[in-house]
Amino acid sequence: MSLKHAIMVLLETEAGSGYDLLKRFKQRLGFFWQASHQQIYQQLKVMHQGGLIDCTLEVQQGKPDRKIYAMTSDGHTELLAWLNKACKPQKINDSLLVKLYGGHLLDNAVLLAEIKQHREQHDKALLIMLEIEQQYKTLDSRGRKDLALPFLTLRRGILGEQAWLAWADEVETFLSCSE
Amino acid sequence: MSLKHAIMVLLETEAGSGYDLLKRFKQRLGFFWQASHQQIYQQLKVMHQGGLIDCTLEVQQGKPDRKIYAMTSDGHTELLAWLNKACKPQKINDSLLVKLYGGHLLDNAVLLAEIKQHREQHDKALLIMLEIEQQYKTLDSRGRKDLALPFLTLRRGILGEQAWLAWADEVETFLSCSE
DNA sequence: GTTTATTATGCAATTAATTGCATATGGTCT
DNA sequence: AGACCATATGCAATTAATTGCATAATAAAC
Repeated sequence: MSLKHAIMVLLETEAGSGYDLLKRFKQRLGFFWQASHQQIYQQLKVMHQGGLIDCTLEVQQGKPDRKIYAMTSDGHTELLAWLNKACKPQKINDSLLVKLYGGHLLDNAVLLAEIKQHREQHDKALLIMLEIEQQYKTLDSRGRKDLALPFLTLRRGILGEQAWLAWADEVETFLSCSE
Repeated sequence: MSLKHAIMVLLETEAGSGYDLLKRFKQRLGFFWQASHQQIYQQLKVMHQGGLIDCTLEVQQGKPDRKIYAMTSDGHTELLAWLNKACKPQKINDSLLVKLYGGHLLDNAVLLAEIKQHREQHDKALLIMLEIEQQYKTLDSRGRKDLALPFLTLRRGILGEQAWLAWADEVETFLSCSE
């Protein structure tokens, strides 16, 4: 399980609450790692019990209190161990492709509609990533260097989405023509 | 959960045992759906209890007996319902990218080694898929038509792997140069 | 002759993820 | 005034997936 390690990668740079981490996931790892708030809060609890992170309560007026989590040296050690260990190839479970594989049981129109719906999502994701890429390119060389690795993960997203869209073109062409 | 539906897509075409399904997963859905033997056997049991499939025992001499599962009409109904319902966007959890994101904690050499290791897997997968693509192209028009949808899922795999490899080139160039 | 691979199945325990519910405040929108 | 969104947390139940173990035959390789 690497949710634990994904959380630590984020906490390494800066301490934060569960809610903070939820937002950072969306902003920074969201294109390649998805976690719900329940998962994050549960995992933080487990990690705190395991001594990988510690927790200080930040009292706020008006708003609910925040629990700020920060890495411990045990956590740091564990993170480095994980980083140095080879990780398994990504597990893929793509139900859209299962559906397409079994698409002979279905009208082409239904398949087409579903592909188009997914295309919207992929279009949107690509657009967001291209914008972030543009922002990156306006940084000075210091800023670009600091964010070089996150930028490479962004590139993975961009190339991946472009490939998805190119594939969708093929599928749509086929499904439309064989009507 | 769609393991259930992936199994039904395979059973729709032809009845088979758990072991058969395991092999079909590898051959046909393996590039976009991965399932272990434990998962499959458990799921078949649950589906049988739920009346989606039925089971007949095939006694064999020498070898262990086989349980042959086949779709019921309830199963067929359930499968069609699933196929007609929009599916959620694919969930991605790619620990390699988490690692790269946190790669500032690590030597470039370690990252490079890991990328190269993954590249081998992707190279291998692409090669296999390109071979299958070649075989497809030698089919007559009847055969090509029958396998058009599986072929499109194969195309997804090919385009996806090519994009991965193009990205790996970028990463390797960066990690090597910034050494 | 011994190891290894393939065929063929499964249980049990644990770990992880999902779904649904619950609370409480402050601000913006209509 | 009422609806909805963002902040900020969490429990409980269920469902799904992983890990480890277990059996047992045949056939091929070395």
